[in-house]
Amino acid sequence: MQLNPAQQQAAEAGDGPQLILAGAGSGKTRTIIHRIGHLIAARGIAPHRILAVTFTNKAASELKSRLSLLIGDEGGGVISGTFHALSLSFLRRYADALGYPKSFQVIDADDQKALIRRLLKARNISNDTLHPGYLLNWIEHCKHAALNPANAPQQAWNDIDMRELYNIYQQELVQHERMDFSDLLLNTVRLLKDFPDIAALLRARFDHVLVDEYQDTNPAQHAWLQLLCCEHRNLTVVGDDDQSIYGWRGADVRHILHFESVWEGAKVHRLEHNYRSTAAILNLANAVIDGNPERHSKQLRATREDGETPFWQVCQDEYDEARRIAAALRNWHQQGMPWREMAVLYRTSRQSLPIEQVLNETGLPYRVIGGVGFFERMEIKDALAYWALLHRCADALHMRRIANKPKRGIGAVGEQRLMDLLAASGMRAADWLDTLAESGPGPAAKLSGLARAVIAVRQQMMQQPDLGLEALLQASGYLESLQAMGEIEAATRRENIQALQDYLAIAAAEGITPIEFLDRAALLQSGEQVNKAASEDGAAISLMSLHRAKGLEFDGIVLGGIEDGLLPHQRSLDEGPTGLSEERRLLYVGITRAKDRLLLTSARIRRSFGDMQFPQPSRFIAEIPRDILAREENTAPTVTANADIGLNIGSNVRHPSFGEGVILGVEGAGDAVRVSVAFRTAGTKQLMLKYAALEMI
DNA sequence: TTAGTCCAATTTTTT
DNA sequence: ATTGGACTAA
Repeated sequence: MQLNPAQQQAAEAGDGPQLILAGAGSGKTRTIIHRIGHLIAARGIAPHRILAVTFTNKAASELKSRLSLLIGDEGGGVISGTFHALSLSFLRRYADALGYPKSFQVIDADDQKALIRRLLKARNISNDTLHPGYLLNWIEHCKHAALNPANAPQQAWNDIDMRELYNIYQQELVQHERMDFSDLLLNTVRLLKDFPDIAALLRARFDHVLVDEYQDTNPAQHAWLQLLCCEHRNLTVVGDDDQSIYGWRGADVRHILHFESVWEGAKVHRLEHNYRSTAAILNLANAVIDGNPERHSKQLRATREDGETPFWQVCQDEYDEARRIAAALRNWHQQGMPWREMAVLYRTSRQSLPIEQVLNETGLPYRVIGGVGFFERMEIKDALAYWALLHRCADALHMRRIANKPKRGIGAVGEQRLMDLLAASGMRAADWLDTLAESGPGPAAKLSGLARAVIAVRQQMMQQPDLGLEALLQASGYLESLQAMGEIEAATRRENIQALQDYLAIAAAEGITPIEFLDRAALLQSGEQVNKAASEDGAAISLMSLHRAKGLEFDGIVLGGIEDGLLPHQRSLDEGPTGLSEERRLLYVGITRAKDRLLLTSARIRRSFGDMQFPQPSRFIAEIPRDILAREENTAPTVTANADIGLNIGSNVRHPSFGEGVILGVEGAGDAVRVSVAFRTAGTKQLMLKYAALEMI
């Protein structure tokens, strides 16, 4: 397929800043790839002098492979990655200028939270006085806005100076030789800003910079680009303000809205033809996004035939919803749609549970994308800490993690003492451990067994390098300690560790250094798991969050949980109109993933934290004209005996003594009509309709 | 210090 | 419902 005139114009545009406003399904990725191809083939620019910034690591590798298809192996030479991955590679080279050792490591969300918690505890600040999550949120908020402790806004909470805590958090990170995700960006910005010679080197490294998903950049990333491209000004950004869904991560749509004023002389290209979805699906998408004020003026035009009208189905509860979703997917499959071309998208990851259960029962192949990632698993983090120790790249946090795993008689007190001793020694954690083989001060003596095991295994590794981790986990007693969790649990965890060993062996064969492997583990987005029913060729239905679905497309899409409180999410509703707009964009992103068929579902009852909720259909549904979205609201016949009230299954009712609830079922006729009602607080009751003074609400 | 018991918080989305 | 953290006894 050739590029259309607008795509071609964008792909072959000359030097200088370029803004490509690309609606959903308008061939944005194709256009970027063709532009890079054009730069290499027609303009003679060396691939390694082109930098392509993508939103995920997966998108980066896909970009390279698609480019290779277009222009041959040369395409693989283009430098591409996420802002974070690219920053990390720059910092690996220059971090010493900022006072970090070059072997610094990245801290993940879990360890970050643990650090904050310890920090608050050490200052006797209780969870109730200042919630760790609140502090972390605030710090991240500052970092997204590129504010360091010195220029962060003055903020007090219960008389606690948050800036002070931010400062301490930052100091502790530096002390632990760790950077958090935001630090990767901010420290790169510091390199570019405060170190002219390093900045000059970085700036001279690339002739062209291209950025995908530009609508989701935050101020730190914005500064990063400005400082990197200010000399050659060959910056091409691609995005769609209607698909900005990362405001909570500091993304600011204004970066794309105001691109032309920041980059003087920028050329604007608009891709407004949608090649992906049927006109019926696009109509729905346009109707939804129309509800948002303040949009870049842009029209998305359909190029495909009408197709099947999208359908909205109201279900009983989340299990009924899951069954109906499974039925729809099976139906699509029977009509010839491959499993791999279907996806179920949801707002929150917990929504996947009932769907997974039902898909398992019905034997449909699926895979969950996201969720608890491979490298976030406890046993994987433990094993990696042991492995880091083995390869002498372990730091204090690694040592702390495994000091008492398995139990070596080191408790909270001993652990802290250990950290103090390590700090006082002035040595790196792995080297310090070597000195403990015979004896050590205080609780450090309890690590002598571990130290000897490490030394012994390192000897062994001279012969069989791949077996090191296994041997150490065995010798240290870690594997045995897993047994305490029960047979099945322990077996899964051992399997995961085996998978890690396989990864490590592959990485070693590729010549990847231990630090590079740890970097990869830190930045790689959560791995995906395929369930057993998935066919050998990996054909499976994809389950993922709406956020993860950005940039993807499928023949058939199911959007689950289209309810107030879920989409729009309650937390966003609390934020006000900005939050609501972002939720609407999220729905828009979900709808525009679909090529041919689209099903939306809501449940009337949803269980969470053990109790029941009775959500209303999403307010976005009401904004949609009836002819654009087919719907089936009344899944049960109206109760004739009470026609004037019009009670349906799923109706919300109020009872004078039981309070609010929802109707689960209706039986009988005339005066003998019985209804079963699930009350919010009083549980499920069977009531004679004639006597129960039920009131619709 | 651990082990055992109980209670609370958790869940919006991700690099 | 599950899970990590706090509290208590030994």
